[in-house]
Amino acid sequence: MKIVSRAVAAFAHAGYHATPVSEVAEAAGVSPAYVFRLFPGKLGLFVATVDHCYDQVTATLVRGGEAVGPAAPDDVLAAMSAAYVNLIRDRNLIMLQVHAQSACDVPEIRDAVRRGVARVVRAVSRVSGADPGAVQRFLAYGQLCHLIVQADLGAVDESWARTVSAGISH
Amino acid sequence: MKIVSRAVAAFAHAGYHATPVSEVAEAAGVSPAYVFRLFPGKLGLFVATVDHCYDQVTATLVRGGEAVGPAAPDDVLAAMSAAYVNLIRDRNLIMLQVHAQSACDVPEIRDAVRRGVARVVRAVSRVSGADPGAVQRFLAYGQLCHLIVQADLGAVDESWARTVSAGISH
DNA sequence: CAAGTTACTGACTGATCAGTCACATCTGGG
DNA sequence: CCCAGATGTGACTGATCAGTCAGTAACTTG
Repeated sequence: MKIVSRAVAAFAHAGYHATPVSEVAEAAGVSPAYVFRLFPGKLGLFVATVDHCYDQVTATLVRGGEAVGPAAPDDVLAAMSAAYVNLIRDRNLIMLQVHAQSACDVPEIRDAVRRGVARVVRAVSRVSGADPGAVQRFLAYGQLCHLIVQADLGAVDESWARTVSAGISH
Repeated sequence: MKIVSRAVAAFAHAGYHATPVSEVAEAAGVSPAYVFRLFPGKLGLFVATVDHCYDQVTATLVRGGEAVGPAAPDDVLAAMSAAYVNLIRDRNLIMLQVHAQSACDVPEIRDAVRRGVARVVRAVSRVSGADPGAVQRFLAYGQLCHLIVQADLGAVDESWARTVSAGISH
């Protein structure tokens, strides 16, 4: 659905609560009324968008991991990390995850986030063959990427910011 | 300020955009009009709340780290981690950080987040004496805590969820 | 007690936004 | 050509919310 893929970028800016449906509609080149005709409501649209986002994230990770061919788990994880860090350039997929996580007080959104994280964890485990501890570490540094992108720490030239983003940003 | 400390809990539920000032006012036991009299606007109130939140977080970490007395950096970091994980029980301080991070498209909020993270990073480095890489790892696992709290993964009894929260939640 | 100052509020306004609905305008099949 | 379904929209409504303002109550100080 074209609307959903445009919605990723639209919601990525300000998140669920702060993005009017009219903005998503404009980004998709249709009227707000039509969006409500295709989706049961703003919430349904957002959930579909989040699902789509995690699809793309999972696909990106799998592609990155499989690119190194059969290799030691740590090497595959490293390749997947590099693929994820590359998403920082785009920003949209990372920002949407962040906003979805922050809107988890809405049960439907929380469930979408759980589904998405579950898919990511399973894909990373399966493709890398790494043990749970290594997968957890992978996820932790992934979440650190989110902070770096949100606060745009790559643009901060101070010692503390370099500590946070060492080896990740720029 | 009493209003600010009550605002932490109020904003922690649904975040900046989804929490009306009237809700904060009610939590503080005053009228919405009075909140606008004391603060330049909703944004000013939120920024003050975020600053207060990072004050508390930093203080919690420092207290946790100093409790072990002079010790090896890794041991101090472990104590600080334990102190941070304890915040999960409260939820409010962690959720507010998350919501502040997600509202970073508002420049004033982004600046408040940067100030807060800077204070945390400096405090952790100073009290633990750990090298930047270890501090970065500390922060990464801290961010992982955020995901666990947001999506309430402690309540999910599935393999992927245990991978994410191993050694942190439950 | 008078006068000033601080603490606080009810009642409003203007803007924004989710969601609806009646109404177009295409499209292909018989 | 006619009709049925799909694709789409403009114009509305009702609710919510940030922010204002005029005014009241409660202290403080001389």
